[in-house]
Amino acid sequence: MARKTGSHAEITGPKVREAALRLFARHGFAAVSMRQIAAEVGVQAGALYLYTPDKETLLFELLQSHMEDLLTAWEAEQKGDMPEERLEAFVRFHIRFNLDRAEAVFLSYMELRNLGPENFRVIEDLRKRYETELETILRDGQSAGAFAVPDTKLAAMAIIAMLTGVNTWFREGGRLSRARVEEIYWDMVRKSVSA
Amino acid sequence: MARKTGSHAEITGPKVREAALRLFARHGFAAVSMRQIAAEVGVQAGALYLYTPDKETLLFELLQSHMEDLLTAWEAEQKGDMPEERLEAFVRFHIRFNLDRAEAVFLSYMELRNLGPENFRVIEDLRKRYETELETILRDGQSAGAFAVPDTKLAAMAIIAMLTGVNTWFREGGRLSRARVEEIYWDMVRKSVSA
DNA sequence: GATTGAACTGAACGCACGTTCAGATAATCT
DNA sequence: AGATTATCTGAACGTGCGTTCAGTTCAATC
Repeated sequence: MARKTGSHAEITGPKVREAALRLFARHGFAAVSMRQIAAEVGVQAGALYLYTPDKETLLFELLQSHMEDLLTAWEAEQKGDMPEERLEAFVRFHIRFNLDRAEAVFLSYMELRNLGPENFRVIEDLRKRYETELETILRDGQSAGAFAVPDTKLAAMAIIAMLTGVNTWFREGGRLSRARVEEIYWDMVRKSVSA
Repeated sequence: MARKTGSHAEITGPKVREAALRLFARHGFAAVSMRQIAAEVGVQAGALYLYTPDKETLLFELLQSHMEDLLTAWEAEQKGDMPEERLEAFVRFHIRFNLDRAEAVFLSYMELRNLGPENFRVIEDLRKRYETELETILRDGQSAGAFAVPDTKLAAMAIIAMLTGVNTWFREGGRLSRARVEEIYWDMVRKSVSA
């Protein structure tokens, strides 16, 4: 070996992904060069290819691990039994998780088109799984008479779009705290599906 | 002159903008080359510079004219007097207009970061003017006791995000008609701001 | 202290980029 | 018919791209 066994590689690998995530989110996938990423990491461009086979795969892995983190975190969430509790948990979770990972969220909404067809489908499937989580809550609530939504699929899309929109305007230390934002959105969502 | 006075120019100019809009929306600003746009128009790359000083300005003018069309169309809309009527008009208008111009909408949400600071500010101001239109409706409705929104600014952002989200999933000829989609979204929005 | 091999450099590959511009083309005007 | 000029071509400019790879470095191992 060389350079402290499993040391530089275990440091540089994550640094590459962090730099790529930040730069892709800021400037867009196509506008960021491998050389820029390398410079951010403090390494020459060629060295990046020890950590990714190519640029598209680097993007794909960022998106994939983001979506998997999202699903894993949601599964681990305390959810309650009643439809209204479950919906509230989803709303608060989505806002909280997305604000914590604004760059990855931005990426996975904007840069899907830079993936090849197979990679695209993988991310799309993960996204659909997440959307189905919300739709299931809405359908169960509808059956139980707790909600009155004309179309659960559409309502799921509408709610997710509304919640994800927080990322476009929320600024830490601004007029509203995260907790307050969660409250207000939950209020609007609750009413929007109410009977 | 040459080539039928004011003929080719009046044809090629719009064709350039149409091709640029379609390609930018499909592949992203940075990923589309001037040569691709030229090929779509049926002309050499150099000829594009008769119609735009540079690539960024081409993007800027697409975004600017889209936002101005949006504001103009909204001003021309029948709006009613009561807060609830005005809100309904906004919801239906936004969905209808955005579905009709999906590519331009996509562009103006995704490619703002490719503008220089001055151009960016121009588009941001136009967008803010549109958001303020909705916020005014909500504030008036709140004052009149017709709505109960904890924060009109936030509610405006939430509603616009929700409505714009239609563009990500709606497909012509799909399960739901435009009219039905308008109905359902109006139902959700109405309830979400209800007292 | 010699050997090993993971980690990285630095230069190179062919290619495409945005933009410029001298010159060709052809519809209109005199 | 000849002059004019809006429109467009085709080649070129320097630059930067993604990717490859032979060679260098040096901590860990024996």
